[in-house]
Amino acid sequence: MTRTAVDDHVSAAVDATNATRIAVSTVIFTLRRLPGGDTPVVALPLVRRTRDPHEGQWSLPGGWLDVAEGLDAAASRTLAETTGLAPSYLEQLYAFGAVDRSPTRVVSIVYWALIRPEIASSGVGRSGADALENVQWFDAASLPRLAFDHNEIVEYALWRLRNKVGYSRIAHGLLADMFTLAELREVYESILGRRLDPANFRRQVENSGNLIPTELFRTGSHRPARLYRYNQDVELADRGPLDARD
Amino acid sequence: MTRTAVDDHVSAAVDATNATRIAVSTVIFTLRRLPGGDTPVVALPLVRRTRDPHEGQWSLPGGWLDVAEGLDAAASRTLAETTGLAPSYLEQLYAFGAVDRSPTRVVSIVYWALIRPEIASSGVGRSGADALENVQWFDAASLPRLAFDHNEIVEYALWRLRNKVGYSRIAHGLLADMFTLAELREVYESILGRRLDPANFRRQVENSGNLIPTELFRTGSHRPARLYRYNQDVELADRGPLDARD
DNA sequence: GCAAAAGTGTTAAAGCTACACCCATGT
DNA sequence: ACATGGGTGTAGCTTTAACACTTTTGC
Repeated sequence: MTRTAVDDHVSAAVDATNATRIAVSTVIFTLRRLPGGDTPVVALPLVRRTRDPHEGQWSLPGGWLDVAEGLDAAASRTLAETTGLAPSYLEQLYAFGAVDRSPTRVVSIVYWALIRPEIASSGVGRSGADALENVQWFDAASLPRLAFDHNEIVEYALWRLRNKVGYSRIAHGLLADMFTLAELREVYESILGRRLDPANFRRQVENSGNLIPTELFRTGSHRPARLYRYNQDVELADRGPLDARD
Repeated sequence: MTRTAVDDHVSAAVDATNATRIAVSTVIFTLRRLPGGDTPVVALPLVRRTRDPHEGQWSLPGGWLDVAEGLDAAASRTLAETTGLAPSYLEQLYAFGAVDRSPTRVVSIVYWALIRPEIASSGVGRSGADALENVQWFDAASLPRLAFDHNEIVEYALWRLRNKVGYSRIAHGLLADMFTLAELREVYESILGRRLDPANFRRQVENSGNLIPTELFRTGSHRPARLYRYNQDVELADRGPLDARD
């Protein structure tokens, strides 16, 4: 219940039936506005390991796969146990199974997830007295040396995030129900790491047919900006035949 | 050694350490020219199951993950044991782990692979007296009902193949070292299931910088066609930070 | 009024698509 | 010679990118 570290290892050997320990971990992304920052940066929560191997080092949140539990369910569960939150988007990333990635043999099924910024900051604090003092948010661009092969895993997850933002609508997973085009553009800019032309961005996203304009406006500074909503008919991310499975 | 079926199940329960049986299977694609066919079609080898569950049904080639074996190595090994061949391309597809996908709990790490056509046809025959009479090639467009969730897995692999042919150079995995532009175009046409304009195709692929023209020509019919070679500097498929790993 | 973000317009460059056309070879 | 695939040219359309410009608010 309070197990927060991934790739936790037990010295007990695997039995004679070739069964293997399976860990399920998740790379959780959100956007965070740094103190003096212009645009938000990609941030992710890490868990400090409380036992060997790699005791004291930061690692991806996760846990062991239960016998009667699907992979997606295991990802959701372990993610909730560490951050106390349900992600707005969750997708399998990759299965890592090199024999030397851990002292004992562990295959890690890694997921990646998105969490909406406002909720993310309140979420970790909210969960209070649990083992959550071992959870901390890091800027994805400047991570410390992580346990196991988790640095490489995060790099791959970032690559996937950046790719996917180009051809799917996952940006929605980092926004509230309604948002301005500037806020949507800011998400893209943070992930891609470069500025986008507001005029061209507006036209591209308007022509994509994913956005539904509302009659509401975001006020408070300068000219009010129209609020948009995502068209729910369209899938969040294109995973092909896998979209409604497992 | 002669184990050719994937998702083979033993009734022995998993031990108390939460370890799980891991199967590694591969969707192997090649192109095959049907008797009266204009363009080749995508074909894949399946293995007939020799025991329960799903005895007699066709299934993906694979086997159990060995304790001291990486995932990629397990895919290569089980693939070789069934088809007797080394693939020209091999990439992890997805990890399937729904609890009800098999009578006993099995997590399958599924790979997909490409094999060059000439070798593929000679290969299966070559391996002779092994258990290979239980291997048969099928047209990917008209598969029978397969064991477990293997129909869905093949669908997903096909989707990935069709996507990837658009933004990477995996078509090379289905061709010999040297090839004409018509042969390369035929690969694309087979995978995408539609004809491509020869003129436009030529310009696109020439401008991509992936092809190196040779001074050799394929003769034997009509005007000789120049042979091309792939530029080895460029990676076969773009898997990001994972390209040289695991 | 002025600054700044929202939103519209315009134009040049690049890419894609369709299709006409010439070239070189086997039969 | 002629059929056929190899290879080139080109015109029209769509998409992308850069940037000028107008609109509407807060201060």
